Amino acid sequence: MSRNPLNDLGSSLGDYLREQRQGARLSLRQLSELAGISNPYLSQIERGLKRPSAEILQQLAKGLEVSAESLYVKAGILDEEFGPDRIDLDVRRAIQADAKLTARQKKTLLDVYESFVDDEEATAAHALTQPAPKTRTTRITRSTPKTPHGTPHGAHL
Amino acid sequence: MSRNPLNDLGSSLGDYLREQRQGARLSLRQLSELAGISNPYLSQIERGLKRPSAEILQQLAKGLEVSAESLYVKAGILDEEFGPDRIDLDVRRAIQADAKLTARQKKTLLDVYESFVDDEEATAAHALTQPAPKTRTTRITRSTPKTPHGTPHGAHL
DNA sequence: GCATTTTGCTAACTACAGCAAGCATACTTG
DNA sequence: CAAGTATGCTTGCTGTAGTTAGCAAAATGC
Repeated sequence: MSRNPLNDLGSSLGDYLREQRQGARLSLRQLSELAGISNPYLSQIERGLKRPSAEILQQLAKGLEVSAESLYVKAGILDEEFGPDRIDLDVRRAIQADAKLTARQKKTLLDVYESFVDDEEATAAHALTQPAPKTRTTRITRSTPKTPHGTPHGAHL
Repeated sequence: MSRNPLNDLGSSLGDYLREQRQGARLSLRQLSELAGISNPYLSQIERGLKRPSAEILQQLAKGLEVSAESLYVKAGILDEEFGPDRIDLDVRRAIQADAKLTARQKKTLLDVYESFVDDEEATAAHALTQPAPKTRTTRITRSTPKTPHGTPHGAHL
């Protein structure tokens, strides 16, 4: 029953989102609060009933602490055209070593790169790449370590 | 006068789009045809009256032969978080040399990277947005004037 | 047993993205 | 000049994203 066969509006994104959310031990309302959207809407997104806009995806990514790009790829908004086979470490190391990139930018680039080179394993793999999945007990100690977001652009959406 | 001061819906994207379109010597109808959207809608997007979804942005990017990511950044959908200063060639070369990536993927990654480290254009593009009505001689690398439709824009989900 | 909270979900509604149809200005041509 | 056609723009209209309100089942607790 959980799988509703009728409305198949790209459940890949919804599944991924729900996976990430539950992996982060967040309730619908908690994540919706973090993302600044309503909880019923998040529910509908996760079940593939509604299709979120890029803005919403970005906010969700922020709340889940994953890169927005990865969500875009899942949502079919960004092409991935998956690569031939295995991963190449050179690009990763180059990104890591780049002093011009912030930590978050590195994460983003690496995430996009991963979306390109591997992918189908992404669902499982990403769930495991979550930072410290264990310590996340009780309180949503969402310390928001990096970005309370100082983006100068007044998102205003 | 036609400038309606009321609707100031972030024209940075619209300006950029119009710039790119005119640089490519494409009419509204031509680009709308390429992007698979209606011409009035494209007009409204360019003037900042309507806010295109990521799907539309992707189609437009395809028609204009620019990366979707750059449009996302312009649309405020992707963060750019301006990087420190100079560009680093290591990452670029690593991406170029990566055999696991397709040409398009390389272009995408490089484009994201450029958005991060920025360089000269982004700042300029934001500020000036030339009103030069005529020969701006925007040298975009429009190599194929035929149908750049690479993928069936299903997007669907 | 019965309240209270937290979980996820449904229903009714509003706002706006995106469309088809049509209009007004040009610019060609004969 | 009138007949064609290319440009960009305006006007409704429809579908759906995203909302606020409220619901039923689990978990707590009294």
